[in-house]
Amino acid sequence: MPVANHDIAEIFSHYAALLEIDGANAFRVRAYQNAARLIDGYAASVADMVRDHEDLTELAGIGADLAGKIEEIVETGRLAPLEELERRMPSALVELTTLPGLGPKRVKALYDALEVRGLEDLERAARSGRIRGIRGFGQKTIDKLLQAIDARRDTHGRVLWLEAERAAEPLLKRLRGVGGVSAATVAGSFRRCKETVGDLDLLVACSRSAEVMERFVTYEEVEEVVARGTTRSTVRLRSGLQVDLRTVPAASYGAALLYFTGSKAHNIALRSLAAKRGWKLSEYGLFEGRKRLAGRTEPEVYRRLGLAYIEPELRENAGEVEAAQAGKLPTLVELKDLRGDLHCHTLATDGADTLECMAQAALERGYEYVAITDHTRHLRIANGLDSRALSRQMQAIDRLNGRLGKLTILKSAEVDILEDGSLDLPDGILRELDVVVGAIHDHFDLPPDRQTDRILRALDHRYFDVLAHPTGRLLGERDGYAIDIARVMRAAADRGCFLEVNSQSKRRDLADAYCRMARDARVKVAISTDAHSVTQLDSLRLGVAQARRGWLGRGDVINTRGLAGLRALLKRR
DNA sequence: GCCGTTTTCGGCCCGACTGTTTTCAGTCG
Repeated sequence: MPVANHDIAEIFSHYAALLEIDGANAFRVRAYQNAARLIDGYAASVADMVRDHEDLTELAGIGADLAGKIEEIVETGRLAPLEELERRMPSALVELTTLPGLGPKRVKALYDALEVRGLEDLERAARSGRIRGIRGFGQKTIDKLLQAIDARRDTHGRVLWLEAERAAEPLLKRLRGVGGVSAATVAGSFRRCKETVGDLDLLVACSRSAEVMERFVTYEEVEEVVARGTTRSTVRLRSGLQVDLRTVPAASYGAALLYFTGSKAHNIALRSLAAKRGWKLSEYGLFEGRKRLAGRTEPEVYRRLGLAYIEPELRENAGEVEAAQAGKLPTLVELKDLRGDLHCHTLATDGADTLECMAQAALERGYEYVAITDHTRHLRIANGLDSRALSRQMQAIDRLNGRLGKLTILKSAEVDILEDGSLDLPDGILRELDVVVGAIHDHFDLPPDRQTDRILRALDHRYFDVLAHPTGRLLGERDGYAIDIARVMRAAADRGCFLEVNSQSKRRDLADAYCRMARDARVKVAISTDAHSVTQLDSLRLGVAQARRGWLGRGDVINTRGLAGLRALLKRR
């Protein structure tokens, strides 16, 4: 198993954090951070590139030194300078910098003065009063640190995107009700549709900021007002979620939205671009001296910088700025492009609604088709169907089809991929299905080679169409099973199979970087909900967001095709 | 540590807020 891009990225990222605490040059630190992000999101395997003697310095931000360090990591799995640094600076210090209010400088000061190495050390030192003596630490700072440690115990930082949306909506509604507010929205990683959100960044365009701030800090869910200013405030909600609010005049709204949407790296890239022309870009606008060149809307700012408009989902400084300069941005898939859903369950197994209800709901959403993909017999816990039960469901589908206007219910199943890679139902019945979706539900801990071989054998099956939740990850709960994703992609491309982009909030599986990898490998995806109830059919937008983060366009997604076009792509013609 | 159509050295994004300050460093986004 070669060293994964993610592993290299983690090492660089960790090294950057330790260097920063050590007081290294900030731009040197940034160079490692940039490299980490580049490699983490890079489609091709960097380890393969090293093996093939490709010139890594061709990559933006990778020079001779970093190229050498990448080779070292690929070849040894380690980075000697990091290990050397770790002898002086305990690794656990990095975690301390993730506490709000504690940055690299203060962590270093605590370590130097009191040998504080981790959360427990910090708490002890704070409670004992020893921190008081250190320059720069007053009682208020210490109180906030203790609070932050408590909060850390309660939440584990990030929340799923869907939970963030639930927290944001009532708050936005409240702020929109204030007089003089012309716009209110959530920016930040939420707007970029990342899988999880660390905090909410609200942006309000208004003429009377004081009133907006007052409404904000008096919201009933606010547990604590962390900071309060005239244009910017921060609160912590009872749920533990931190919310930042920034107010701007309407003339700056676009520039502010751009700025607060980030990512930070994207902002830096844009500001550098502005600086090259002698301009200055801030949240107040794009300026030449005192003259405002743009700022009211985002498209205006991009246009003035000579860039095509960049969708929020792409703003990670992962090649989108260069693509926008060259006019080579992809046209991203949109929710309205989707013509149907290829993964959902009914009461027959572990769904909550009947076949009729699910079909009716699909019809109401204007779909041309919906695939009913109940589990198969191996998944006993979900009451998986055997051939006979599935046959009965197929007959029920036959009776329903034709009575539902333009909607066609596709006969399908989420077939278990068994430990040896064979499928859980005999060919006789698989042949009768319109589409075969396959998935792994057990033996998550096979060694990478065996797990990969297991999937490859399933893809080899003559009737296999779509690999559901391809890596099996559950955000915040477990990583995906260990597989060689590049091999899986190559195999899927060879065999005319497709990968699912699972829309469930907790799955978002494929990951964004893997969506992009699929595009490069010329593997098409199905954006599906895996809905276990009628309401979950609406999670399709999360799958779309995920695909957009992975640079996918309409053509990359099989269920943007009409029914005839879809059938033409599947193995049964 | 990276980078270069003014540069191979000297730059590298910009501003708000807090707390502990006698004028500003640290943190955050």
